[in-house]
Amino acid sequence: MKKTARSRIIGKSRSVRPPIVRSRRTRCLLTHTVLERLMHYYICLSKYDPNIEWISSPHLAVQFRVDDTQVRKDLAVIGVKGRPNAGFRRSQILERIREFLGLGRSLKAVVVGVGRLGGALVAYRDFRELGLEIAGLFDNDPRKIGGSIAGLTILSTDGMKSFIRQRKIRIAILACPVFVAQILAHELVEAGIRAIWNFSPTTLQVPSGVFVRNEHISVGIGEIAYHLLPF
Amino acid sequence: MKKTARSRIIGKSRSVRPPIVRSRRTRCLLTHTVLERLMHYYICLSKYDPNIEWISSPHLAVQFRVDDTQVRKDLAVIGVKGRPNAGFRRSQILERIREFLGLGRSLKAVVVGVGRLGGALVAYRDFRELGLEIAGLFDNDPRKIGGSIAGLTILSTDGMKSFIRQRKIRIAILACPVFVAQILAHELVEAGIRAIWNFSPTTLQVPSGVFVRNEHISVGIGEIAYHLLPF
DNA sequence: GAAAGTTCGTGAAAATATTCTCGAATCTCG
DNA sequence: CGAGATTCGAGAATATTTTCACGAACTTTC
Repeated sequence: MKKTARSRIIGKSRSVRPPIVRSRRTRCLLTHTVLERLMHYYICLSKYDPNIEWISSPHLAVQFRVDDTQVRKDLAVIGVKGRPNAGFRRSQILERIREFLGLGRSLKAVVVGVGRLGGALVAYRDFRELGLEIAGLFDNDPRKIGGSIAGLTILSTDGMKSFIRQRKIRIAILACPVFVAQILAHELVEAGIRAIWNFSPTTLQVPSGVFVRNEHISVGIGEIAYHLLPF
Repeated sequence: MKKTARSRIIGKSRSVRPPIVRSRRTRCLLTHTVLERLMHYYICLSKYDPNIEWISSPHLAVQFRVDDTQVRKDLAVIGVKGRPNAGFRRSQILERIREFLGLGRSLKAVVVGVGRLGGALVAYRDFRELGLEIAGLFDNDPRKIGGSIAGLTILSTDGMKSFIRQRKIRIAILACPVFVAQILAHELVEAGIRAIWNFSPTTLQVPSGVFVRNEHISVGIGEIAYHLLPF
């Protein structure tokens, strides 16, 4: 495809394939792959026995099924220094990842679509540890509105925009049926949402500047089926 | 790290970083990245308006936020031929992906750990369309055992191994708390499970030959937080 | 305190993945 | 039919990611 007018207009400008963004703190760039691995480390290391403090890259390599050089490179990127013959400090790894990714400061989010999946996400414990704070629940099913999950009341999507604007919420977790996803995404963006965590199995079209992370769970089935082909 | 005895023993042998596996049908290799994109295409294209049959790579590129060459390459890998000035046949894309990934034949699975997340997965509609058939639900909480979700009764984990062996089930969806994940994974492998879809936030150590896909949902928070750093 | 054994840190090399370029095929419309 | 617009297909060129290789740092043990 030549760079025709049409192709230049839509998308492409931001968050294309390897979504690279400059960190505020340093000049360093974290690529998508590094980001994913760092989170993987974080999630698992934060659940380690608190007595274990020094961890070597070969140990992490086995644990996470990556190369040990990879681990060292990843940690080097976020400025974690190791000690020869000892490894890295677990607490420092966690701290630096938190800092670098901005997990510390509380991230307010709304959940849009409170079906089974949405409900599970609202109640998911690990989110709070990571700084994600769910501030509002929305659904357009009259039978659900007024109900509550994890201490939060489910509200009508009618008041969603003003709710988000008033509280300056930047993150939306979208767990609604496919056929309303795009419409809701549009509303969310209008209300000032800057990141959509999309659990509905569609692609959303959003203006550049809005970050979308697709969490298409079914993707896993593909990989599993493929790896099971010989059986 | 030199290739010492220790590092050679654990892992490394199969499904390291880019989990490449040879397809039975052709000599072609699908890498992790291609696999993910193909599933992404599949999930979204299967929900398209049935009247739309011809789709061009520039169109798909905008939709999925990838390069149009990428789309063509992906489709070439699975042997989908396009037509100049028209694009590709939607039905053919879907068919070839299904064939190539082995989505057609019904894939039996058990769900282990029926909390909120496990329950949501059991009820998740799209799974069946993709060929994933949930054959059994297991939990070790006596209050849950005997209950039912989506027409399936929750059974005790005591009988899990024989259940899996008898029905020759190959896939397990693990949605249990972290502290029992490794133990259960071990049992599952003993029972003959060949692929574990791990939703618990730990890394599992399994013998080589068993495929693990980690679905650490919280990873998404990291990416979102990072992209929201400037705000 | 020297020797043996780990492990970090890093630059170079290899492997993968993505994008560019452009000729050829196909359709539309006057 | 011929001009113009669109799109495929494929090889070359880039860019990114992963792995290798090895010197230096640190511990432990004799």
